[in-house]
Amino acid sequence: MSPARGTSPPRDEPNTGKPIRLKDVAAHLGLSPTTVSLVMNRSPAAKGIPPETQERVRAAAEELGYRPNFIARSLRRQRTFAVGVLLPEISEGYAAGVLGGIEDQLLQEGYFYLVAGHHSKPDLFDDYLQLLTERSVEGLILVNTPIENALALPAVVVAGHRELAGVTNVVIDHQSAARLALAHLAELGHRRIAFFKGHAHSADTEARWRAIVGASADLGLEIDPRLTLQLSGEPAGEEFSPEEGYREGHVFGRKLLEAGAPFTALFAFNDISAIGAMRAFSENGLRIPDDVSVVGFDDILSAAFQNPSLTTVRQPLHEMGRRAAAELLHKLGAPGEDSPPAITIEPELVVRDSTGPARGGG
Amino acid sequence: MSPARGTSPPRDEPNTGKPIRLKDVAAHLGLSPTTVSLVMNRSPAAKGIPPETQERVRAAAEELGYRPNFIARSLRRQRTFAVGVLLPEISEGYAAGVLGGIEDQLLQEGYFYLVAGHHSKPDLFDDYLQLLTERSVEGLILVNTPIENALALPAVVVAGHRELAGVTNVVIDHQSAARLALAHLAELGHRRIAFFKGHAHSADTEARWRAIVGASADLGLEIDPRLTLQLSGEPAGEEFSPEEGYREGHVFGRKLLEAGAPFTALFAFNDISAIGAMRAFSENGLRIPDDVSVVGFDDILSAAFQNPSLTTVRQPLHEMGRRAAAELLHKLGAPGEDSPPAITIEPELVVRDSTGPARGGG
DNA sequence: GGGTCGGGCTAAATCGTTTTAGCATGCTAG
DNA sequence: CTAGCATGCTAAAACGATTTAGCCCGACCC
Repeated sequence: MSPARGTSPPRDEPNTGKPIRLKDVAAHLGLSPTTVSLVMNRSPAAKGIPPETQERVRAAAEELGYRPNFIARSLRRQRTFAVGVLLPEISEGYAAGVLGGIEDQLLQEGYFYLVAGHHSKPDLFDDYLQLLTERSVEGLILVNTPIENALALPAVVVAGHRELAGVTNVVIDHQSAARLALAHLAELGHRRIAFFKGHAHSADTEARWRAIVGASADLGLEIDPRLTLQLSGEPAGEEFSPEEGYREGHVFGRKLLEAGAPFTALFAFNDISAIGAMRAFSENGLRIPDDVSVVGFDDILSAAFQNPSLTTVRQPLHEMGRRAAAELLHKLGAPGEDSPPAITIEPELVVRDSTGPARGGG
Repeated sequence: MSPARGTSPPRDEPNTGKPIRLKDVAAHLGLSPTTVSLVMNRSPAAKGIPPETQERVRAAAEELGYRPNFIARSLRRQRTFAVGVLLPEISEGYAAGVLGGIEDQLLQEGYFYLVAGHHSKPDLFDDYLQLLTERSVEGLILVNTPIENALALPAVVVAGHRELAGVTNVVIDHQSAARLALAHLAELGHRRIAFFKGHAHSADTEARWRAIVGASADLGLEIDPRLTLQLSGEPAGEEFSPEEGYREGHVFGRKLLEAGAPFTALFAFNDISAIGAMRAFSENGLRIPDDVSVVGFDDILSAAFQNPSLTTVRQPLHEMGRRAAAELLHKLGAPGEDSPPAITIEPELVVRDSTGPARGGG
């Protein structure tokens, strides 16, 4: 006949029909809602309430299985502890990787997030921005989402293109990426290296190419224009499907062979095009890495499963997401304080079997 | 001097400092909040309000950029138009694929969703369930999340193991999958087919194997126990990393070759193990598909990029997510009405280059 | 001319919290 | 004896909507 061990609930105490309200707990104790609220929130104003009452309140809350209603609380406090995430397509590898990091960080800090995938349709950007704002998210993370207008909320951008006042960009350190890949190849004795450049409209293309030019100079490598081909695919499946990127890598791999200029290595713009090129090389009787070494970019899952497995520059997507979320939470915690315009992330070289000593040289 | 064209907003009308409340619109019009609310919601009770007033209200709302506060509305209506999604890890391919479908469907219907990745730690299941419930989600979708206790909310499970009262399982039609793969191989003349079975603890293993046995019988194929190996990896990266699955496929591919029983085809448990096995076969001088045909399962991104590209049974993840979400919304719309215990999804055979006519026969 | 009806609206309660302002009560100090 | 002050609480006003139950007024009926 103890109060909580009634007849209906089959397992533990909670989940007994309708949820318990603050008011219920108060009534149960013969106290006012105010008191219960004060105690439950460990409000500083609760210092006037004697410890034994506090204990009584907490015990009752526990016993009744009281769970504060987040909605009511949000309304009153004007805080939702939720952020919005805008990305092209959640099931695509790049966005999913970043989102994983975002999630880890947010959940750890007691936040949740609402996601909307706009499939790269610019008119949906604003619609979803509206919807998220209506739902009172406190901030935004944009992944691979080029936005025009200034944003009404604190925001962090991952793989963003433009520079927007007040928003922080999380970007990969292209300098470092180029240096890692080229130093690795140079060390293996490669001097004649072919390159795939990214699509002209992609922001990464520009920065990465500058970094490659810089790193080449530092390492005493010359870049042969006949060996640099510009892809038309996007780095992260923004406009083109992976299949198309692969096909393009395949075609461009063949083009390289036909270009007439000898080369012993290829630094592709991404893994997909690298894999396509590897296929073209194999089909033409070249062996990897004996005849040609290939370096990719991204480290997608497939990279490890190729034959030979692909050496590549890994974008630490998870960490990028994590950092983006951390920075956003920081902004939320310290409004007004101006935040860094960019956070650069160090890439990592993953050496596998597609790179080896340059043919005939060292 | 028109009212909405003030000085500060640089672009359009909205976004002018503090958001507009219902009350503001009412005051602006000299009407009561009730009237405005009735009109804005096209409530049946608004029939008593003359069209011209309605028009006036809507015009004012538009002009002032009024956006109803979702939180307040949720509190009052006891509806959040949000569902919770529980999954092991959002960045993993299977879950991300399903989530893509879930999202499409939910956004289309005006819902949002909150995701939590529990990394397969059972103690987190309940924590996150609590958190989601506290946030007043209206229903749940569990992806690859084995749950013990009954759930307090309407739920749909994708790739779920147990049968739970009242929850709908979205499952792949294993019968159909086995028939597609085996009929394809049989048609190519294969009679001696090797199999990878899944991990013993996985629910899919059991059902799929039964389906394979059935389909084999129907097609007059005999199953040689020496050619069926049981993997220890999970189907969807639940406990083991893809790298381990790949490695295991590699090892088991070798084992098959050593088993001494001849075979001309392999039907693997998933793409990862199929890819590992393909590698083992190549390393042993076997050519695919000339000497051995290989069929995978799932159609992960890598499948298309293999050399040769992998024939596989595609799990339509996106559609599974979509159906799961649709079913959940249906449950929400028609409470009480009992719902199907299972929704079976038809798989699709994707024929690529890893399967061809059986060696020496047809 | 009083009652009824319907058209066009509104007052007020409500959802479940948080938070500000203050009310009793009893003790102490002057 | 009373002002002052802790101590331990509470009443009531938010937060921004939705919704129930009417109110007021003019027209119509008999």
